[in-house]
Amino acid sequence: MNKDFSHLSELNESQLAPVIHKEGPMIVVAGAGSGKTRVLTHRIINLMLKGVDPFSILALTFTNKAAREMKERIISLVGSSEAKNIWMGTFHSIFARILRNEAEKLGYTSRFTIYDTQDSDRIISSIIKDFLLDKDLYKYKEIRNRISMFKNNLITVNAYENNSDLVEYDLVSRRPKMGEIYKEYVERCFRSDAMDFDDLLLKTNELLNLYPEVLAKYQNQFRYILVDEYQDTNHSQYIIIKALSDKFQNICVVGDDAQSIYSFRGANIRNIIDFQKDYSDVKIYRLEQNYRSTKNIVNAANSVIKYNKNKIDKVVWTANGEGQKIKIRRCLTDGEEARYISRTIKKFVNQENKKNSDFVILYRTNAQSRSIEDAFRKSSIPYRIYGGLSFYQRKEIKDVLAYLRVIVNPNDEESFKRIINYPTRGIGLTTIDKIIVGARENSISFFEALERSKELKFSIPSKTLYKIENFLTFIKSLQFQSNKLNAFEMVEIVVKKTNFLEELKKESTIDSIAKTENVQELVNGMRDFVEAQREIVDSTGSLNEFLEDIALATDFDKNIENESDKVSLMTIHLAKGLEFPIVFIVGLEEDLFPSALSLSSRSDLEEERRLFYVALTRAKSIIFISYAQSRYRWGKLIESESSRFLKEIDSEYVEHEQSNDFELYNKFQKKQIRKKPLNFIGLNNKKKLSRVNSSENISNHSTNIISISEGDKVEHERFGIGIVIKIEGSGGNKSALINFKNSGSKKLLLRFAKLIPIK
DNA sequence: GCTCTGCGGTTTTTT
DNA sequence: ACCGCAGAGC
Repeated sequence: MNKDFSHLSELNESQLAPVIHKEGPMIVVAGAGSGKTRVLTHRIINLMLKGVDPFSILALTFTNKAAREMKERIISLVGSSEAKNIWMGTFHSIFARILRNEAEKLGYTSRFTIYDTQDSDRIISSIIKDFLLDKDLYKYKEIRNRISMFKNNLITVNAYENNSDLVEYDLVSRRPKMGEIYKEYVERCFRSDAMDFDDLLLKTNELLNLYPEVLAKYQNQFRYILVDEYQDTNHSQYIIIKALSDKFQNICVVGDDAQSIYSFRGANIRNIIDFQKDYSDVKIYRLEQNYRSTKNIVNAANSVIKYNKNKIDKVVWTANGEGQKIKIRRCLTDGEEARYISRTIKKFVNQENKKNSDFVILYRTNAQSRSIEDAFRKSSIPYRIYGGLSFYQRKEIKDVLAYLRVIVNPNDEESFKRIINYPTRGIGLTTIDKIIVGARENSISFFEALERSKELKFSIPSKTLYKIENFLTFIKSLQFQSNKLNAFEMVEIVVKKTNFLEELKKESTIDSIAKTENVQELVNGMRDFVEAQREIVDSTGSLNEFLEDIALATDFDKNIENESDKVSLMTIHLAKGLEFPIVFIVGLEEDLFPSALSLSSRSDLEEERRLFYVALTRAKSIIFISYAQSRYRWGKLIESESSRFLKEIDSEYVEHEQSNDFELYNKFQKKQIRKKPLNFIGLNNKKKLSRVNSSENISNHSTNIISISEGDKVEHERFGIGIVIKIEGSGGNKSALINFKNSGSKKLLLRFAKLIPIK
C-alpha cells in the first residue's frame, strides 16, 4: 500500500485530531453535518496507512447504506484489495456473520433463518391462540415489543422469571402468562433453527459469555473497534462492544446525543452520555462546525434543541451564508398541504432550475405519505417513497421466500406453515394443527412430523396423507437441486413448479397484477444478485447467500432505481444521516408531531424534539414547514392545533404564510358574516386556533365555502381542475356548474365541495 | 377443506 | 379508508 497521507489535507483541524488519535478509548461528539462520517472514514484509512491489518478493524454502523458508502469511500482512496477485508457493516449483519461461524456452539446450524418482525408477530399470534388467551388482553404487538425489550436488555426467560418487578408488572397489566409466552416463543424459534433480529445481538452476547476462548479470539482479532451513531445503541449492543474492546481498549465511538431517536427499539441515550465513565482515560473530541446548512438553519435547529434538558452541551455553528428563513405554512387540510407542496416543487423546478431529486418530504408517520402521493400523481411529479411496507415484506414475496427458506432450512416451521397450503393443495388448517400437535407430542420438528406422518398417522385421513407425501417429495426435490443450482435458478423452478403466477392471476383482485409484477421483480432481482456475486471471490450466488443478503436489507439497500430524478418521501427516522438542498417537513401538529404517545413523559417528548432537530438539520439551504388545521386520520376529519415545536424555533429565523384559501375565507367572512358565525358542516369549532400569525384571528373555519365566480379556475380533490361555468342559488344552497378538464361537467354544492381556487 | 363476507384494528418511529 | 383475518355456510 502506498504511504500517501495526503488524504489528511481534506480535513479541518478538529476533524484531524480524532483521525490521528493513536490508541485508547475516544469519543467524537459530532454535531449534525459536521463531517462525522468523514472522520470515521479517514480514521480507518489512517490506521491502514500506519500498517494496521484491515482484518483487525471492526467498524459498526447503523444502516447497511452507511457501511456501503463508507467502504466505497475507503476503496476509492486506498484500493479494494485491502479495504475489502475490513469488518464493516451493521451490528446485525456483522454478528449474524459471526454467529453463523459459531452456530453449533449454541445449538443452531450455520444455515439458521433470520426471522423478521412479521415472522415474530405470526408466531406470537399463534401462541396466543394455542394458549387460548384473550387477544384483547394479549395484543401480539405489545407482547412482541415486550419480548424485544427483554432481549435487548439481556433478560432471558430464566432472568424474567426470577425478576419479581417484571413479573409483577405483567400481572398488573393482566398478562400473567407473559413468561410462558416468552418461553414458548423462544423455544419455537430455537426449534425452527431461527433467530429474530434481537437474537442476533442476544445470542452474540451469549456466545461471548459462554465461550471465553471465542471471546478471546474476537478480542484479539478486532484490535480497533469503531462505532458510528453510538447514541442509538441499545444495552445488548453496548455489552457486546464493551466485551470486544475490553482487551485493547481501542474503541472509537462517534455520535450525536441530539440525534438519538431510537429509544422505542431499546436505544439508550445514556450509552453516549456516560461513555466517559465506562472507560478510563477517555479522550473527547468535538466536531461543532456544520458544513451542510445555512446559518439560519443551524441557528433555528439550535434554538429548538436547547429546550431539551438531557444532553451534552455543544455549540454547533457554521461559516456558511445566512440563507433564507424557514417558511412555515398554515394549511386548511392535509389535502391542501399536499397540493401546496406539489405547487411549490413545480415552481422551483420550472422557474429556479431545481431538480426533483433536490427535494425531500419528511413526515412523522408513514400514513402521511398518502395525501402527498395523491397530489404528486395528479401533478405528475415523479417521486419515490422509502420505507413503509418493504418489498420483501409483501405477502406474495414472503410466500415465494418461504419456499426458498424451507429449502435452506427445513426446520423453519413458520415458513412451512406459510406454504404448505399455498397454492392450495388440500392440506388445510385442520391437518396443519394435527401435524403441529403430533410434532409436539413426539418432540420432533414440524418437518420431521410431515416426513413421519404416514407412519404416525396423527389421525389424518389417508387421502390427505397422500397429499402431504406429494408436497414433501416436491420440497425434497427442491432441496436436492439446491446443491447444484444458484439462487436464480432455484426461484425460477419454484415459481414455475408451483404455478405461482397463474395462482396469483386466479385471485383476480385489483392488485393481483401488481403482485405478479412483484414476483417477477423478485426473480429478476435474484438474477441480478447471482450476476453480481460472480465478481466476488468465494461467492457462489447460492440460495443461502441470497437469503442472508435480504434478511437484513431494507428498502434503502434495494436497487436505487438508477439515480433517476425523483422527489424523495420518507419518515424523519429514515432520513437520519441524509441531506437534501430543499426539505419539506409536514404535519407539524400537536398529537401528530409530537406524537400523542410521547406526551406523557419528558424523555419521550425530548426524543420527539430530537426528531424535529434531525428533520431540520437535513436541509442544506431551504426548509418549508407546514401544518394543517384539519387532517384525515382514522378515516375521519380531525381538527388539530399547530405543534409546540413551531413556537420553539426562535422567531427571527422563520416567516409565516398561509394558503390563499384563508385570504379568500377572510374576505368572504368580512363580506357576509358579521353578525353570526357560521356553523360549518363536519367541523366543530370548539378548539381555538393557536395564533401563529397575529394578523388573523379565526374562531371557526371551513374547508368548504369559498368565494368563486364564473370563469374562475378551481381544483377539486377528486375531479381535478376545472372552470366555473355558472353559479346558482344562494347561502347554503349556492352551487356551481363546473366543467372539469378530465371528469366532465358537474354541478356541486359549494357547501360540500372541496374547491380550491387556482390563480 | 374452501370461499365469502363482515368486523376489527390500524397510525410512531425500524435493524 | 383499508387491509387481513375469523367464522359461517357450502
